[in-house]
Amino acid sequence: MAAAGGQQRRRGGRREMRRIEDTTRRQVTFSKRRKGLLKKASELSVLCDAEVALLVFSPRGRFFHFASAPSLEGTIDRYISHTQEAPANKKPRELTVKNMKSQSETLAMEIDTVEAYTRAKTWNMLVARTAWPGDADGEEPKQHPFTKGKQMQKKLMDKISQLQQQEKILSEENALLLDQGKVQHAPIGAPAREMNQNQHVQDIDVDTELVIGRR
Amino acid sequence: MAAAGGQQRRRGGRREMRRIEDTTRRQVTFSKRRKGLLKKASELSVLCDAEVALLVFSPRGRFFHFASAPSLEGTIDRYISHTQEAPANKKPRELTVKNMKSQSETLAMEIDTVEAYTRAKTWNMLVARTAWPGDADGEEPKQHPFTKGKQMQKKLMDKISQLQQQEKILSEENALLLDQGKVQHAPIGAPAREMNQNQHVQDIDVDTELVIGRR
DNA sequence: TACTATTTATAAGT
DNA sequence: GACTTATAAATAGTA
Repeated sequence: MAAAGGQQRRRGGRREMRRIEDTTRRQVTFSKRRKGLLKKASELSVLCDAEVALLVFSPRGRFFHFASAPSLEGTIDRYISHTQEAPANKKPRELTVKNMKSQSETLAMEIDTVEAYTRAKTWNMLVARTAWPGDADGEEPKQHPFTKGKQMQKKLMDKISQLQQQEKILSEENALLLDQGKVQHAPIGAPAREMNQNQHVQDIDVDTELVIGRR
Repeated sequence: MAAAGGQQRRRGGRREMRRIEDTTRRQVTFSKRRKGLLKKASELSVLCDAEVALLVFSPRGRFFHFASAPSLEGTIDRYISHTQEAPANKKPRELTVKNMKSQSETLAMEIDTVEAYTRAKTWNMLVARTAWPGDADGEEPKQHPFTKGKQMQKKLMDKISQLQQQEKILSEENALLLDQGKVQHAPIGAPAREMNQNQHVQDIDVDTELVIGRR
């Protein structure tokens, strides 16, 4: 707790568990910590006779790894095998499937929202250029100039719905199969990263367009 | 301190990089170091925005893991995809139900993004065309902070086609399950993270377009 | 599990 | 990157 004076160079460890914004510093840190992590992983495997596999993808997509076993895939395969022989007791799976359903529903709702919102807003904007949207957005035009948009969104929605549908079915089938299986999970918690995707971009041009699909 | 004569107990870290023979000590060390390693892995992923997956099997076969991505499978799949890029003849590995779920989460988030995007664009268009009461100058109309451009569109597209692929693979795995019989779901709940951007899909079914604004 | 002496890891600076 | 330095962490042996 020293170094309260203005801005003291905090060397050594003082770390905030938060994404390092400065690119250069982040890269340097990544390099150092990656090295350290790989070393630690190696030490654990040697000292404790454990099988360790570590996979790391840099933000740019570069891949690094460590594996105490002869091959990384070996450990991965062991993991896969391991997960396929869990003792049947609880029903976290049930929760998962339920969760999935809920997700699909939520997604469907969101898609609906997008579709409705876009249609309304877009039409509003075009019809009442000087009026503030959201006010008297009354009528639904029988035929507005953005048919393409509507079609696209419908297609998109349908496609996603379809995928979600199949996903649900498949998942439930798997779940059924799992009823005879065992379940278990590791005692660690996910890092729970905060959503930091609100990067404010300033370059916008009025004449915008949103195109989904290829032509 | 007075220190113990010639041979001082090396508390702290003096480690010999070889297997600890004493069972008790080895287990204690394993527990401590495993914890530390998982923490380090988490820190690396957070601080440096990296995707990290760690698999550990104790000598007795107990499994522990960490994954910065929504699911361990997700990162494993990414690794598999990564390794398959160069040698283009390995058969597509099996993706899991768990990963499927994470994909859904991501997709849901993307949809949400579309909604925000659309709103932002609409807002911008309107503001640009409309005199704002308190905007005497009106030279610099406010812009919605969220505007991403076309990248998002591509992401969405990629996501959909990716979902299609996974769906296919899921089907296969499902069939596989019918023979083997068991799988396991891992604890989830980590907020969706930035999506993997190493997918490279080719053809998509959604060939429509959505145009907002003028073209 | 908690404590504590040491060793490591590592953020900045060079 | 590699080396240096100061400081925070990790952790081996104990209690």
